[in-house]
Amino acid sequence: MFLGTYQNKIDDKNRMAVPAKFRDQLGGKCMLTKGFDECLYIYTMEDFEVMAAKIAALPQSDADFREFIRDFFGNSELCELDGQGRIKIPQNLREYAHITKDLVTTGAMNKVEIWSAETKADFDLAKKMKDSKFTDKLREFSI
Amino acid sequence: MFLGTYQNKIDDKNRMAVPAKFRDQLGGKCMLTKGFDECLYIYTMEDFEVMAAKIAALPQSDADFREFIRDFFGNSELCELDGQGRIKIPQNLREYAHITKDLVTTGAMNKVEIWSAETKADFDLAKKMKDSKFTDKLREFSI
DNA sequence: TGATTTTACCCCACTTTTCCCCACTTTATC
DNA sequence: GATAAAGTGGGGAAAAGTGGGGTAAAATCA
Repeated sequence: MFLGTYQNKIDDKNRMAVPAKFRDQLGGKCMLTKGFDECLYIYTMEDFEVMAAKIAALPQSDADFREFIRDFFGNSELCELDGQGRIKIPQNLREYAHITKDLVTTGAMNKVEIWSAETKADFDLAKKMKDSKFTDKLREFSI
Repeated sequence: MFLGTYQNKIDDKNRMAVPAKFRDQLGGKCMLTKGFDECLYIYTMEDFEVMAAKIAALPQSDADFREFIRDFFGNSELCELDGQGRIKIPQNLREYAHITKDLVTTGAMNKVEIWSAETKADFDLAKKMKDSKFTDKLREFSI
């Protein structure tokens, strides 16, 4: 299980150090994909396989599914960690997540989320907590 | 599995460099076909055989199927990669996909899609308009 | 058929990018 | 404070991408 939040930087060669706590679970390589909310996800190979298998079974004759398949696989990358535990983040994914310099990496159960620090700040939970409607929503789930 | 998105150019001799990540899976040659959505597909020889068998098995009594079969095989080409890992894209397929200079090559599971950069940009823009529909779909498959 | 033009393709050369490796800095641990 | 682990930066070799020349094959036309 991936837990905790870390501050990172991406360097001029577009490399990001995967927090050491996450490395053992990934075993030297991982799948980097486009996530919701303009962040990126890191999945273990196993979890990615599960999703990929489901998606690959969709009919190509459906235009919406074609678009979806293209978007999903076109924005997924197999990343091998280098000697220093870093992965390279490709251009298309950097652009999607507005990644330039400062990052926030956060464990989210079965995946790791990678955020641009600025984007994360905008989405910050504290901001949403100010909205009383959100706590109302949580109350429905007894949280 | 074909993954990721790459920027390419087609040169004056109508050659396109196949992204290095895709070359091993293709093994020196590939099938280039007309795809849906005004892009081209690259299949491995094996996957093309599967696709071709399915299409050839469509009932010839149906005029729509006859036309589809004609269109599919008439716009398929066996391409051998040259010493630099490039393939030549024939005129009929260039025209279909509006290919002039800049390309986007994207992995889509069992095939590679080749897009004119302009066409892809238009397509992506159109997709943003109906994005909510798309993200709903993503939600069904994400874990 | 033979001459001329066009196209294909093999090969070489140059530029850009990638990635492996080493070294230094910072943070954590005892 | 000492030691180890994690994070960061960068050099340099190798690979990938790009352009183009030259020759052979194919197509076109007289």
